[in-house]
Order: sequence, then C-alpha cells, then structure tokens
Amino acid sequence: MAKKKTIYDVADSSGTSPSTVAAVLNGTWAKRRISSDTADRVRLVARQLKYRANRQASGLRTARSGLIGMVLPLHDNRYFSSLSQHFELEARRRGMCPVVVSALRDPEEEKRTVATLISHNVDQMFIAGATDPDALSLMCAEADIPHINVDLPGRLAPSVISDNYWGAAQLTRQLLDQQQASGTDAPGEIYFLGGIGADHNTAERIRAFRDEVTARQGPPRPGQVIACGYDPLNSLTAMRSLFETLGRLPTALLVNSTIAFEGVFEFLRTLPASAFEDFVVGCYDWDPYLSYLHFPVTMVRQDARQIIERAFGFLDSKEPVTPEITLIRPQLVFP
Amino acid sequence: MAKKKTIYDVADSSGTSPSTVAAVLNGTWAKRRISSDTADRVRLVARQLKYRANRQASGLRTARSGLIGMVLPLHDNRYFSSLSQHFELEARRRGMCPVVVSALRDPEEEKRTVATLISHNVDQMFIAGATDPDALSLMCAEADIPHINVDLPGRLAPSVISDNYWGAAQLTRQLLDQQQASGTDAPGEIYFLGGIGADHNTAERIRAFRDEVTARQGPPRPGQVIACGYDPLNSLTAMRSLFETLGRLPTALLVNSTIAFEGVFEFLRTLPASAFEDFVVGCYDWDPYLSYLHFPVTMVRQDARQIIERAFGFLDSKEPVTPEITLIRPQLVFP
DNA sequence: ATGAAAGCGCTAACAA
DNA sequence: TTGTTAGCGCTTTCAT
Repeated sequence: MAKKKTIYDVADSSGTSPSTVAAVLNGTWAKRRISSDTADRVRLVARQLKYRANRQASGLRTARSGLIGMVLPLHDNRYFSSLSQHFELEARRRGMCPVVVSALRDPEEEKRTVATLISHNVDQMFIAGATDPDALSLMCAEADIPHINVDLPGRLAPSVISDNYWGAAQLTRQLLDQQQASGTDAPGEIYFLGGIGADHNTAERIRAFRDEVTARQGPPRPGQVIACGYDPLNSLTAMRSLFETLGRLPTALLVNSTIAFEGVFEFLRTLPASAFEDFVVGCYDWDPYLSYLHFPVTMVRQDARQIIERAFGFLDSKEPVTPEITLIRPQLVFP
Repeated sequence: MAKKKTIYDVADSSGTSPSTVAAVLNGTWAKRRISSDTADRVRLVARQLKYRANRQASGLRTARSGLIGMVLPLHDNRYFSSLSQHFELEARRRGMCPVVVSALRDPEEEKRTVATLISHNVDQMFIAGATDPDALSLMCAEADIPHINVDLPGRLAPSVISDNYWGAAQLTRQLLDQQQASGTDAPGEIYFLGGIGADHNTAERIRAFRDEVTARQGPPRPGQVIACGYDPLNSLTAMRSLFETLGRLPTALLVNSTIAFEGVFEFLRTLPASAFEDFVVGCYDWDPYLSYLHFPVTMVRQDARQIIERAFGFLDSKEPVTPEITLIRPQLVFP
C-alpha cells in the first residue's frame, strides 16, 4: 500500500512548507495571512496526493481530539437509543465526532469505558444512566474533561434528567381519573409494578405514585408498590401472583417500563376479554406498539431530544459548572 | 488542574527510564526482561501519580489506535441496535474500543463519518447497512484499514448479511400454508407491502416472495408487490387504498419491516373484528409487541449476533480478503 | 506572507 | 536488565 501522505509530502510537492500546508488545510488560514495562490496550490496538491490529516498527531499536539464520548447502559432500548441518536445529531452539529459506548450497567465496565475514552482524549463526556455517575465524574474531573450527567443525576456535575416525579404523578392521576370514572376507585385498588426501588428514577416515580394515591385515597399499602425489577420474567410472575391474590385484575395498574410491560402483557393475554372490563393501565416509557394492544394504555414518553439539547447547553456555556439538576418534563401519550 | 502525568514523570519519580516505564505499563513486559522489583516500583509510582496513558501518542507512534469503527444507519431500530450491541460486545472481547456512529442513510454523512474514523486511525471498520458500501470500502482500502460489510453486501470486501431470500421464502410459504388451510388461497390473494425495490434486501425478499407465490399460485401480478418505502405514513396510505380496491382485506399480507407495520396496523385497527376472519399476516423483522396484537403475526427475526460474530471471524482470520458474501439465516418466529 | 524548528507523549531500535 | 534517542505527524512560536 502507498505510504500515508503527510503535510511534508504536500509541502514538498507544492513547494511550500509544512506549517503553510497545515495552516491552509485546517483553517488556521486567518492567522497566517496566506496568499490565495499558495492556498489553492496547496489544496490542489493535497487532493492529488490524497492527503488525509492524522487526527492523532494533531490531537497529541493540541491535547484535544474532536471526539465527544457518551457512556450508555444499552443500545437496544427505545429510550436510550433515542438519547444516543439525538446525542450524535447535536455532536455532529458542533463539528465533533460522537463516540457512544454501552457499558451494560456494569460499574466496572463503565469505569473502563470512561478510562478508555479519556485516554483517547475525548473533549467532552456524556454520562448517561450510569450506575455510579459520581465515580465517572471524578475520573473526568481529574482529566479535566467537561462532562454532564444525563438520565440519572450525579452530585458532581450538572445533570439533565426526566422529571420522573412529574411524569409519574400525571400518569397516576390519569389512571385514578379513569378509575374514578368507572367507579372502581376504592382505596388499595391501584398498583405500581416494576423497576428497582434503589434506582433514582424508580424512586421518584414511586414517590409521585404514593403522593397522588394518598391525595385521593389515603396512603397506599406497601403491597401496592411492587418493585420487582425490569426483567419481563419477574413482572410476569409478579403479575400472576397479584392476580391470584386478588382473584381478579386490579382496577388500575402503573407499569414502570416497557420491558416490564412485556411480562405483564404475557400474563394479561391469557385472560378473557371480560377480565378487562374495569381495568385501566399505564406505562412509564413509550413504545408505538403499546398503543396497539386490545386495551388502552396511557404512556409517558421521555423527551430525549430536549434532554440532550439542554445537556449540550451546559457544556456549551462558559458559565461556572455547578452540579444542578435540570428536570425535563416527559409527555403523556393517551391511547 | 494538575498537569497531566507522562511516562517521564513516572520515570523520574521511580528512578527509572521512560522506556522501562512504558514497557511495564503496557505489557511490553515480556520483551524487555524487567525485574519484578522495578516493575512493582513503576506501577506503584504510576498509581500514586495517577498516571494515565495517552493513546493518541502511542497511536501516533504505532500507527494504530485500539479503536474499531462501525457506521450504522440508525440507532433507534431494534435490528440495528441489536447489531451495534453485539458489535460492542465482540469488540470489547478483543480489547478494542468500539466506536459506533450513525449516518442516517445519508451517503455524504456516511463518507464524512468514515473519513473521520479513518483520520482517528481506527484499526478496523464495520460498514453496516450503508447506502453505498463500495464507496466506503474504497476509502478504507486506501487507508489500508481491514473492513467488512454487514447487513448490506458490497463488492469490494467480504459481506455478512441476512439470508433475506431464505427468510422471506419461509415467511411467504408460512403465509401461503395458513391461507391454504383456511381455503382462501386463490391466486392474487397474497400481498407484499413496504420497503424500497432498489434496496438489496428488499429486492431479495421480493424475489423470494415472487418465487414462492409462483410455485403455488402462478406468477403474481405486479400489483401484489407494493414497495411503498418504510415510512408508516406511506404504508398506512398503501394499506388503505389496497383495502378500498379489494373492498376487504387481502387474505394474506407480508409486511416488510416493523416500521412499515406500524402504518399497516394504524389502518387495521380501524376495522371490525369480522374483517380479520380470513386474514393472515407476517412481518419481516421482529418486535416483541408484534406478537401481542389481536391477530397473530408471524415474524422473521434476523440473527444479529451471528452476523457480527461471523463478520469478526473474517477480520480475525489472516486469510486473503475476498469479497465473498456470507448469508446468515434469520429465524422464523411463530405467533 | 512564509519557513524553521521545537515539542506533544509514546514506542522501538540500539547502546550499554 | 535498563537507559538513550530518534522519530510518529501535527501545531505553534519565532524568525525572516
């Protein structure tokens, strides 16, 4: 293979110097007042030689890279992939190369990932849905890399997250309204299912659920909140035992994630149509097909676009960095 | 902020030399036969100083980067995100840092993306679902970067893609069987809807559809294949006008993608249950919720894991590179 | 308006 | 077993 061309090759072939070539080719143009003659010649030769800049070299020199990193739990999840999609869009708009890496909610993997990205000198970092955002924050801080938390809040950097409390409150209220309309709003009749109590987002949603239920029906029993995790298998089991305990469906149910909903539905589908007569259900998170089931589902759709835009807003601004939390309201999607 | 530590700092503080430090810290360990004493001392000091290797520098020197790139159309699509998820997994397993960038099926964006990745000296490249794989192949070849096509085949590098013909043939046959079972298998009664005829994958699926239909009922009329694109709005319109033309649903329908299916369903849901009596439907591509609709849907699930694994197989092997196409059979998912 | 040269942090000969 | 040194390709003073 032909050896890679460098600015020296271009300089030689165009009868100029490396520094001139560099200036012409990377827009430092203005500083050095280069004649448009030379500039044109350099560009021509560069094209002929198929010169390609080496970002490692320029990065080494400038201590920057043009890369912007994002650690993400997973790709195959509608909400997360929506985050990364918008992240890439905004990164591009800023002339940077987005680098999204998933770390599977594994704390060690998250740290390794961040360390790797730092070693490649990413200019900025998005920490999305990390299990321990602050640990990653520290790493970034030590490397002097501007960074921001997204989806889950941290204490050491600005965080832009969904307003989980608000979203869950709206959804709960909606379910309670529907319940009331069908006259089945007896205390103890609405349930929250799915998620992990220790998780910040789930905790906020549960808090909202409790508050709203309390306002209408008095404080819920502990058994009304079933934080059985996200796995469909768990939610299937939980749903089945709930049904067996009650001898029927609850009159209202809030499912915490589309994934948990899969398990719930797996059970629901086994029931006859009559079982759904006085049943209202909602899901925190959105999936187009959820609106296509044989009973209506109210959903909460998180605003990935706005979350990302606001997050970039923090990184773009030259304001001093304070670890404030910005809440972005999700959208209620009616059946 | 404290200035960044280099191997020189570590060398000084540990009373050794830069090359020793480098050797200890990056596993060149074996070549230089370093005493475990020095090694330990170096590692200790490195930790104390919070030394972090600079991959740009080492990459510049070695003409490698430890990065492995992937260009992808989109993130928010179950199949693609499944591809990237497996890609990352395998990349990690090989000690490389995966860099996935989406280019929105925009040929220019694809080229820009690949150029950027090349300029960062990625060691290998995955070209997934690109609009013009060969253009990207050429760029990689010029930069001497081993690369591979995935999801869509190219002529200049090995390609690992779904066996679209096989999958669509299976699906079509399944639909024809069901149709036959209900005695509605009159010629002209099965339709293919969605996708773009010019797209390789769609073309293969249509070819299979044609062949299977021909075998059973004789060649389909042109109108039985409706390649109206992927947009749900288009498929909604197409579906509606098909219904109006026939005065009812066709007895069998193969929808080419879950996205197109959204539009189809948007129309179907407006119909009374009676309309579905003699209706069988299949979808090329998989979504868990599609099995939850009020009528059964047979799906084709592409095997992202195997596609990625085989693709890595090509890159791992030292065999001479030939632009062969490897077909991976998808899985038929029954309702 | 342009060139020369130092140096970013690391690796790999080559010495010792 | 370890140290010295010459680059990798680029940017950036400082000269001219």
